Amino acid sequence: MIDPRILRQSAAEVARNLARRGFTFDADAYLALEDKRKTLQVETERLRGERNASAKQIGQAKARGEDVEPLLAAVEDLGDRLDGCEAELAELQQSLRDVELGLPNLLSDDVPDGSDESANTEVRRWGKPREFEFEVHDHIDLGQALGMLDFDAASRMSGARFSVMTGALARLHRALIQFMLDTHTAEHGYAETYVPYLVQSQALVGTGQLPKFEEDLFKTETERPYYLIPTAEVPVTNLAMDTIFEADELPLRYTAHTPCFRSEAGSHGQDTRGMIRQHQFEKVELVHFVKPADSIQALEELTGHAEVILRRLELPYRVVTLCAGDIGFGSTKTYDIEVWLPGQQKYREISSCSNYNDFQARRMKARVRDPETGKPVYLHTLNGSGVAAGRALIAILENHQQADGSIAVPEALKAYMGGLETIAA
RNA sequence: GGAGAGAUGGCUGAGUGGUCGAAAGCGCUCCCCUGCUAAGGGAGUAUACGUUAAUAGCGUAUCGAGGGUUCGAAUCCCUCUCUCUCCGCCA
Repeated sequence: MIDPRILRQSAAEVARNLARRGFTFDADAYLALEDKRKTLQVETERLRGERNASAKQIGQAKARGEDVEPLLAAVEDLGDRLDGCEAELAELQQSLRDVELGLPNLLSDDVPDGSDESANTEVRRWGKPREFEFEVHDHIDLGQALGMLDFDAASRMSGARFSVMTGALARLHRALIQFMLDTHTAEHGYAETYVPYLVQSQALVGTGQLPKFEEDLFKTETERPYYLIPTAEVPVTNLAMDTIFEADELPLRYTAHTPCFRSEAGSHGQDTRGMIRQHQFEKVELVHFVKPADSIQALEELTGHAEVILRRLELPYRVVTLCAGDIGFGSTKTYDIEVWLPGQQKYREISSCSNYNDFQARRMKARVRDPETGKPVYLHTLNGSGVAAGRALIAILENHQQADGSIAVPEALKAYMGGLETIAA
């Protein structure tokens, strides 16, 4: 959520900033609504003050044994007037909140202009795409030839966008997750967490998936609905919900491995083949809670932590800054890490690292006590994949494939594979 | 799933219709006293919103959540949520 104070005081600038995303913020309509709210709130609080004062008087008069009838008569219609004002105010405040929850975050100034991914700017590259002296295959052909990747079985029980892995491939998937968790906890200072995979709506409002993007989520049909988490960002970031941290408790870094569930509504026809875009996938997530002044630096560090994983896995990648039209709803600045996929001859997203500044914190009331003033201020949240396990698996298959269709296990993973050097049929 | 108990400020814990945003204790902060240690005295110590130049005042709200009764609710009524205990079931 954008600071309502900023909305009020600088509505035109906010509208200009959000327009870079292609988002239209009707500043005049908002300010008109806000103006009404101000008038009504002042009036409502005045009436309440009046009521409180008279109730006190009546109490005191009664204690003295005086006749309270005249006092009661004087406030006869006060209750009705107050009820009317309160109802109207509640409605207005809900309308304002609806608008506020629907606004994306303000963009950082260094986010490049542009309407789609073609305008993302490359920050750096690591590794060189390998020259193959044989015909390269994509992960689907490779996995199926190994007899370890089965989309048919998956579709029979669950439909499209699911996969079944068996044998060494399933183990490689597990090994990747262990390797990533170990690296982040042992070397990058993250605390490992285990969190719920089903959450209620308020958690998703906190991180920004709701109310706007409900169609992207799976939802249970239980009496009280649960949502399946689309990313560990949701439960992990909500660890800070309704919390006031002391300044010396920050920064906090959390990591979690969870499955992620996405309806992929609106992505029909995209990446329908293979494991790139699934309803269910595994990811190791990185989350930071930092003091407001530290989030810009924290984004660089977090991105670096994800990059370490790809380097150790010997996977060529590049880092891009998402442009204004491609960046996510709640982010003020995002780096995507794109891994080279020989099967597609393209760099494809494998991690997305974002600074949300106070956008999520304000929604979930996550604060830190400012040591100067002693007052709580909204902390800053960041998150990034470190990295998506399914896509890392794809990248390993395609980048480390050998002429005979076997897969060379990267050095970093051998210990997690029981010493296995090669995955072969 | 069955039966019962409970939810109050950072913590413990009082408070069953009015002067209660809330006693007391602990903790914490500041000051005073005290030649180390220890003890004592005093003041302060929630959050949000509104108003405002203001992190100054002032106002409003908040005693699990929501609704109701009332001139007035932490206190009475209803619904819900959560926690704990016992029983049953269970990965």
